[in-house]
Amino acid sequence: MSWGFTRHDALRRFLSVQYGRVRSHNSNLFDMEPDNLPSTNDSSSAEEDFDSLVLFGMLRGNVVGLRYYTGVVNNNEMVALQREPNNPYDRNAVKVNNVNGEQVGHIKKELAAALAQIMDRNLAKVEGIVPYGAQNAFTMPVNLSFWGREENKQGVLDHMKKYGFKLGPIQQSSQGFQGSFSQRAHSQYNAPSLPAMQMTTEQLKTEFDKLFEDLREEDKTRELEPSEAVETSLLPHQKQALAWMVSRENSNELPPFWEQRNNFYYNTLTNFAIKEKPDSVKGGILADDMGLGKTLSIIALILTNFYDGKPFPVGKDIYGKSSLQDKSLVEDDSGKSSKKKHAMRKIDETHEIASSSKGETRPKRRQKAGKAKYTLSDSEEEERIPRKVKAPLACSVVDDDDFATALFGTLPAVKKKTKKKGIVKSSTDISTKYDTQMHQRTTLIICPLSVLSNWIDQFEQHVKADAKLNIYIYYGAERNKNPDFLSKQDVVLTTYNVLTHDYGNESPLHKIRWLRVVLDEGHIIRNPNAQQTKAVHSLDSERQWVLTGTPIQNSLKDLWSILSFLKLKPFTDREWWHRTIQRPVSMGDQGGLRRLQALIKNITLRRTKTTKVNGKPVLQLPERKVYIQHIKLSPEERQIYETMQNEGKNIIGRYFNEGTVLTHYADVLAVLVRLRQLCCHPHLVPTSLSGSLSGSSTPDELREKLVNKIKLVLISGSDEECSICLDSLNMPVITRCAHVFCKECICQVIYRKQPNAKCPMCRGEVRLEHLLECPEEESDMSDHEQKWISSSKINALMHALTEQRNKDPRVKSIIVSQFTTFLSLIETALRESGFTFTRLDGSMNQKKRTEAIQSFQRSHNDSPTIMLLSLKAGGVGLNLTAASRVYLMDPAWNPAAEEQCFDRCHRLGQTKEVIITKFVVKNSVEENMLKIHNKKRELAAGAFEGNKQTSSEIKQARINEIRTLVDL
DNA sequence: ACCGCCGGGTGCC
DNA sequence: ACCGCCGGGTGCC
Repeated sequence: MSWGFTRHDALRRFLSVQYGRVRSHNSNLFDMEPDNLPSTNDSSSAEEDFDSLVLFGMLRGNVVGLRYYTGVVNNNEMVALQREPNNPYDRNAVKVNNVNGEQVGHIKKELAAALAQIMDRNLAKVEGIVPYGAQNAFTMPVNLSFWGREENKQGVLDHMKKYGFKLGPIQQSSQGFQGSFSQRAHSQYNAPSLPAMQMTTEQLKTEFDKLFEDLREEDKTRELEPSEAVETSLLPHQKQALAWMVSRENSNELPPFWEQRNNFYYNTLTNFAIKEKPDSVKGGILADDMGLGKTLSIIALILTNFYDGKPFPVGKDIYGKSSLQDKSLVEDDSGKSSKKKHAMRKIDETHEIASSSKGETRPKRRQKAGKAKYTLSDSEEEERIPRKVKAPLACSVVDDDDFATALFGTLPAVKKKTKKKGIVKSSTDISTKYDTQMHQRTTLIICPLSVLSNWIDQFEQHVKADAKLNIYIYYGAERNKNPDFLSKQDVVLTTYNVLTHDYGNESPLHKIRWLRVVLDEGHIIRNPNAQQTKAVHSLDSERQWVLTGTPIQNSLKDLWSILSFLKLKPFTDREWWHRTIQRPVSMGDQGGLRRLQALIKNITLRRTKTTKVNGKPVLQLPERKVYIQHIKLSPEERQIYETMQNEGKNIIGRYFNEGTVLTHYADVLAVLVRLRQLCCHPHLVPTSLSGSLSGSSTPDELREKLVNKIKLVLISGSDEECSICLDSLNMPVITRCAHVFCKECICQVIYRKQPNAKCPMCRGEVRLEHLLECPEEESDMSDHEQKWISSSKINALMHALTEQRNKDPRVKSIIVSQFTTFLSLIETALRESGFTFTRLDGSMNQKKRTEAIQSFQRSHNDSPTIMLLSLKAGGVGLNLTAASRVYLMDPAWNPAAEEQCFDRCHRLGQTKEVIITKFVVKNSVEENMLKIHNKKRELAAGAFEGNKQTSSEIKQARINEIRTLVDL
């Protein structure tokens, strides 16, 4: 299999950017004429590698032409330098802009002539601080600092010298956040009494981890009762989230790092001042751990703070009840009250109309009697809720139409609205009033496709029927792209992919000013250059919320995109974020870290599962017990196992002697997988996989063997990491020497080393056209046709299940294995014993998955009591709380994968004690795997971001693992 | 710009 | 005077 031309080209383009980083260190090049200054050939490297830049030196220059521009600066204010190559008077021109992006002037031409080359070729980033900005009518001084890669330093210095500029050390009046030489008079930045110490990577990491701890504050512990329209009663920590979010949305307070001084608003980071009040950040980051109910919190927010601090209207008696009864949650109430009342009345009218016009279109909902309690799901309550999501949710990415149809089928109200012209019409009238006279009403929620149906469910579940919330799912080929229609909804739900697809393409989503935009799994936009991120940043809204469980996933860099989305000035421009926070922090500057902490504290609410509310843990999950059940193989099974084990030991032992374990890693894994499979069931070892790679035959045969190998590697679950990027495999491909890497990683290696690229694992030849991808999972139930027999493990499982059924037939169980064929064998046993079950594995499309999950989670009598689950199926969001028993049929390589799997039922919503049984075959590779688990856990506990294992360490660790596994 | 620079006007005291 | 000096015009890149 090889790739088409377009792929190649795209890749080449990608690589040309990446590869610019590897550049010549030959500084002699700088001795040539200016025009021969070496180019980094990389327009973005200085940006991307911001953290690794060093300070070359500083220089006092002049800004001229002030009188032609409106931008002003203060004393000690930061300014940005920007090349202006198309200036008609001087192609070397360099503009000077203030923090707001307004032009202040130009760099004087002699200096600009020197700078232009350096800036254009990205040899240094030049930053300015104006020491005396005030009251300069024509020119002003500027202190320039030059930052770049170490290897470019001498060249830049020489180049500047040639033009008569000498970069010096730090000048007296200079300002900035360069830690040790920060000489700011402002108290916030007083030099520490002790000499500034560069923090180690580890210290920094620790500080990082602490960032999100201990965010307890007054305003985050206050609780707020949700609007009547919220069906579910909130847990205390959710009421806290609600109070915090409402107060942020209605807040008028200055964003972090802004102060009011005289008649100006003053940014204490950049010293920028402006007359107009900077917009308050009406939103933030809700970074609660998974399972704490971020979705519910947002739904409560939408309903509780719908307009002007007032809740979404419910039923008929809207004005009298909800609006007046609730104390206004708005911060400043001065002088506006009469106007507001007027406004409210209008809303009420519109809602009256809305209610009557839409009443007929809504599906019949549960007739409410009394307050609904948020019992932690399960039986009775579930039973009372007629689930409308009966239609299978087709979320297939390929077939948009299907999905849309399925979704509309799910929400009849929406469907009818789109089809029936009359109803749309009436809602038009209503909404015109809403929009033009008063305010935006629509909340836009953007989420990954995988959780779209979850949002729909949650709205169904948590919104009271007579609240009549309009929800439109903007998804599928038939989606309604009329901005007027969309802005009449209360909630529009869409996915990142749809948003990105629409972007720049007459996107209605980008034409509307939203009341509120919510990003679910907000870390998705962490790459500032991704189209997705740009699409999100170009949305227009009053209030912005980011939901994420992992606010800083890899590093501080990831935060910028979120801050920019939150419209946090001046960070919307990446330069100011870099200069004031990111670089200082990564350089170990304490002040920078303090500022970062202050910032996070201001905009983030984060609770973990262990956070306490009023002295009690935020989540009181029932207990979880893990048992290991040892299995003794039957004599027949043992005999087959021993035979395979001896064979395997011979093979692997030979590799050890030859020192070629890693060269034959795929073969080693094959042996191990077969042993593991034999622990489960003898039929799992497919005869087709028994051939070895040596003595390769026809190309077709070779190809097939390789494909089998990559399948094996993937199925084995062992090689989850690519040994080039040391991250989890992304689009895995296999080389001819049978090693598996991310497609991107190995392609980079091939391009870099061409034409003689070698495999990073075994130094064998690798060629692009030899790479093979793993073909789509064909349902190869290879040896499934054999006559069915049980196995020791299956017997043990069935024994446990039957015993459980006798005790309590309603208890539900999850049966987990990494081998889908094993799950199929178990199916037969389950059928024989009359168990009802459903199944979830990687080969199922979204529609089938949703179907399986929903039928299992239901508590009807005919709902299956068992879920067969393949270990890696389903993302972290998978919720299987209906089960309280987990049977792990075979140990995973990575203990974290097991944990994650257990958490699918041991999470918010679980009311029963969870009992987990791990089946482990005595005297087998499985027992040895448990030993490795402990080592891996230790490793994970001590692993810091900075000191990831090197690839050679990983190799050695793998060799050691193999030794342990096969007792060699 | 309360500068520098340009270039025209001007030229004993 | 192929100078100096004066004072008006002028002024980013």
